[in-house]
Amino acid sequence: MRKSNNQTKSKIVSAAWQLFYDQGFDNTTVDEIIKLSGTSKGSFYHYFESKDSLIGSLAYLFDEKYAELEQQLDYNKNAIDNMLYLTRELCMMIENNIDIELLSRLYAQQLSKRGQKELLDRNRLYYRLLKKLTVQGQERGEITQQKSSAEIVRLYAIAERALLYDWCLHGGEYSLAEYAGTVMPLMLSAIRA
Amino acid sequence: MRKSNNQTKSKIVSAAWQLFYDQGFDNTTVDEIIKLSGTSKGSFYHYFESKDSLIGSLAYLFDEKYAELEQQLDYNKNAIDNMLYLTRELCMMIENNIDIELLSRLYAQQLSKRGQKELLDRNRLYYRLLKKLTVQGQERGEITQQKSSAEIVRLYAIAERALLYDWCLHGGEYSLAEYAGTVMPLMLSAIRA
DNA sequence: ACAAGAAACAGACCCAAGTATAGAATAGAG
DNA sequence: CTCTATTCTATACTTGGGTCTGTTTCTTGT
Repeated sequence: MRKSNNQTKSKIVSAAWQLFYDQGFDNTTVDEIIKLSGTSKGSFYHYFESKDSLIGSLAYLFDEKYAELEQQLDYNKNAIDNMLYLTRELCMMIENNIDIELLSRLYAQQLSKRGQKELLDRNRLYYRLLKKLTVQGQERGEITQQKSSAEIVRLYAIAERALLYDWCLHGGEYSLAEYAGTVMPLMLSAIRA
Repeated sequence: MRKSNNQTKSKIVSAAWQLFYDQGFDNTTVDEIIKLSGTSKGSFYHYFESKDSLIGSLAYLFDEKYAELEQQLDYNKNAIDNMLYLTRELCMMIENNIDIELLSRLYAQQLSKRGQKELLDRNRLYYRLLKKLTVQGQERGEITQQKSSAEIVRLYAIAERALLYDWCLHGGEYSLAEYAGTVMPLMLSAIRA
């Protein structure tokens, strides 16, 4: 009774996210997901190793935002300013569109041993953009050449993760974008040329 | 059949940590904990709101280390150097004595909505020490006075949490103390006077 | 075309976290 | 001292994530 070629996985994903947004992650059972998607436990655990692992794709949703932002980037501007711009825009998007429970789940789930660490996936557009801007900034003397571009990218990513982790830890009780706007420049004083 | 006055809670705690260290957090069931401690589910969930919430006390274990380190602090030295010393020593302790699975659990668990956030508990000796050193550093002109001491403490804590979170995220595949030694000074360039 | 193996699927089952509820100990008021 | 409220303890039960096992569909080599 195979439905069609192979949209099972995407049916599960869309059903899951629909339910997550409707009733929250915790209040959604995998039984509900498979019921809504018209699939089965067997299929679910064939494609995903756990309910938690569904949440990893949030990181790639961020990448969609970066793809959009990349268009608006003016490479004639200072590299660090561009980086700050990206971060600020992402924070605004998160604040406006992402349920903090889901973001918290992402940051919690990524700490578990097994499974992919999407946050560390160097193929993400996020990392590619950071790398590009860093290299460019170093060439132009806007960013220190004391450290390799890889190290700088890593530092930047750590700083940004720190901001998001802390925002979740505080339950989103302050403005992420605003705080990022004041703190990131400080953190970056370390990499300025 | 009440055993004795009221050591039930501490019996649970010690049984739990014994099992966590012996067989890991995931491999320990609360049934095992109550069996080893000679208590019951009712007692367990009377004192703790979940198995996860047991892990919060790890933060206070760190405080014990700080109590020890406080003795060795030389307040004539530069405040920032003292802060870095504390961080470095804590990192070494963590690396040598704390199972990374438990640390990861702590950082994951703190993101869940309900329950205390031990990492944010301002009464921890950790925060009191940081505050003290910060104020002192500002008075002596070693730390910027552009920002309030509270903001500086917060920044420092964020930076340190970032380091620990990332170390867990990477599964402890590099030396925490070493990395902290190179990165924290960078992060702190922002608060130097 | 067909056999053999792999991938995809279904649903029964298991297990451990957490809940409900009732009963035992204790403290405090009178 | 005793009645009552609260805190503490015990255990049966529920729930939902995850596993197991068996079946169907697809792929591939000959």
